[in-house]
Amino acid sequence: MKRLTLKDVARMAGVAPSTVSFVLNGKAKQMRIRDEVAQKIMSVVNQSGYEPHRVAVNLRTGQSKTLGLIVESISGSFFASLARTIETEAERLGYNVVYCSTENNAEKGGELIRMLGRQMVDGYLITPAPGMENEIRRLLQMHKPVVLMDSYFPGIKAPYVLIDNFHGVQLGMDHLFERGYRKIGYVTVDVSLIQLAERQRSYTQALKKKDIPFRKKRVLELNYHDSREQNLATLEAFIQENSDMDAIFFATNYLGILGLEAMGRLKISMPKHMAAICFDDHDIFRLYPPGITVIEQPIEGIAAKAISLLMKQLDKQSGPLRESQVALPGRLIVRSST
Amino acid sequence: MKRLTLKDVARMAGVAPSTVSFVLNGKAKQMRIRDEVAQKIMSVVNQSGYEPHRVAVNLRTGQSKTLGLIVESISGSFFASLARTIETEAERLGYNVVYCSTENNAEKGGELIRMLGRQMVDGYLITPAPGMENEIRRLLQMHKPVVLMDSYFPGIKAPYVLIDNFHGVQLGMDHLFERGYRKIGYVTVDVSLIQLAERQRSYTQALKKKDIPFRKKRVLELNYHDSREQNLATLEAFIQENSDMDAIFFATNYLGILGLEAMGRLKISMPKHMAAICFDDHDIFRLYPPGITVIEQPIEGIAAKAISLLMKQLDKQSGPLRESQVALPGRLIVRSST
DNA sequence: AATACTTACAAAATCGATTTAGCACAGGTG
DNA sequence: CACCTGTGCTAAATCGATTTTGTAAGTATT
Repeated sequence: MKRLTLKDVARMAGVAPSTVSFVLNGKAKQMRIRDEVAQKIMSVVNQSGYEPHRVAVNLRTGQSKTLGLIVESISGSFFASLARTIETEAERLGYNVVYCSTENNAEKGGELIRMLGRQMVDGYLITPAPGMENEIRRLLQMHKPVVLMDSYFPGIKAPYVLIDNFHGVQLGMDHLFERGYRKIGYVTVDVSLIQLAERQRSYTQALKKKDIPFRKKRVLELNYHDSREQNLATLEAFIQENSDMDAIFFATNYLGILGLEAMGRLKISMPKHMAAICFDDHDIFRLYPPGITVIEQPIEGIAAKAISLLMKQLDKQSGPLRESQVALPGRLIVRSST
Repeated sequence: MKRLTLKDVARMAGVAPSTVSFVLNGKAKQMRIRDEVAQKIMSVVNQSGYEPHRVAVNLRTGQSKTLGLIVESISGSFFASLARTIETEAERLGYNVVYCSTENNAEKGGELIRMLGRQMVDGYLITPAPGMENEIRRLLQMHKPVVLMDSYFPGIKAPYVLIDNFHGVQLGMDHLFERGYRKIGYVTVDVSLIQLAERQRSYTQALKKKDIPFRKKRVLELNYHDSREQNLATLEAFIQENSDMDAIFFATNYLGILGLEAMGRLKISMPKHMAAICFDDHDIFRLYPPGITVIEQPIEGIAAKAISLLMKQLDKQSGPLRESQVALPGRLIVRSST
């Protein structure tokens, strides 16, 4: 009950192993194999149920047919949707996916990339976190196919796919304006991610567009390294000090969830006392009464586009492609918090 | 800038490739390599930063050093915690993990297992779903190392690790009794999973223990194949028909979340009008006011134990081990819904 | 002194594929 | 008839490791 090998198939078909290989890899024409022989081989293959040994193929060709997906946290909802789409897309194209999470740990990020390198993945899909710059640069230098998602590093010329952060915040702000909110606060976090900067820029811009003066007091930048409890306290204080605010814009879903908890504790009911809107959807925002209005990321679109960019790099190493930067529009989901 | 191979190292150290291999694989003593030579080789290896080509090793030894983790849904919170622990544990032992989700699709489950087989994973960690019986039997017949998690099939002798479902429900019921609840409803779903049967048995048993008559009307079995909306409606009807109930026990966190929504719609406030308790924790239960009391699964424990059982099978194929069945105790987390 | 047995490595086979080079035969050309 | 050109396949090299077998030199045994 051993595994069937190419050799076995060749023997059964009465030809040489190389011939079988040619036929199976679609090089029958090129190698001038007679149709008769090719058909004979195919029938033997089908009847015996032979399948090539992936490891052997990998060793010989140097192609593992595996992609590495590196995300911040494997338990995040962003990852969940991303992984699903990427996996099905990859499978369709004959690739497997290996997931890795950095767990918000820059060191581990580098280690992971190296680990995947040892594993010989053919390409990388990465949601970059601060501290991974050098590793990503190294990959590019080695001409490894890479696509960044969700974020990018301004100094590094790698292809990336993300939501149009500026546009997304504009959508949200316009919605708030439309509903009559004017005293809009903004809660963000002090991580140096380009998308956070972009979102904040968009917030300021939106105010300016409406001739509403920007007030520093209305913006809270939480400290990433502080504990959850600490941040919750800071957030509560911020809300109390800005008791005249009529709406808060949360820059990430983590912040939004924190916001729900803070407002819950302060017995502030949405949208009566204060409206809330959050960038990036989450299960909780759908379920938590009264339902939180959000800007939803086009995660499936991001995943699909990222895969397609990666495949373009894998097909032919000729294409430099270093300049493919894509921003997809987000979607406003109006719930009852605004 | 090509990859360093064993041959290169051998040349640099002035020995044969086989000698290097022996030293690197700890067979220096056995093969009577002089300490001098071994040290020389080690120093060359360290200085050159040589690392064996995993694919080549895999081909030669037949060990991929990869485990397959098959779960129902990659986006579930159960999976999230599971994956984290399993991945770190596996890494510590020099193994990689490939994740796959069946997405509640029996067909896909079988396909996945076959796919992993082609990939040549060394062992399988599976959260079994109905319909996967045959595939799992096949794996056992092929003497592939397998460990089931979270559930199992009564007819199949495979090692498994799960929460002690009976004990878990008892914990919850005892807690409800202690708080004075007596008219306790039970909501479950009609999937033929052993753990659901076990939980329901425990519910009935708990009532009997307290001499509370079992009332069929108090138990709702939702239809798995019905739509979410449909189930929500059924659940609402159930709650209204049992308006004298003082508490509801939800058998899974999916049901619990549905329950939150139903009670929200009916404007039933917890725990004033009705208490709620749920088997299996979820982020939402922590955040949703007033916080839902749950029985938490010892997910990390399950993962760790599962890995260790799998490793035992991988170490020596001699141990049959088919009878290792482990049930770990759950933990009651009291929040304000009871 | 011939034989056997260790020691300490080297050589070669092997895993299962892909790919390059080669080879026998048929037909066409000068 | 020698020479070239296609055909249609096979033989052998290759990927990078592991593992079995081989072997030269030194020591012990009879």
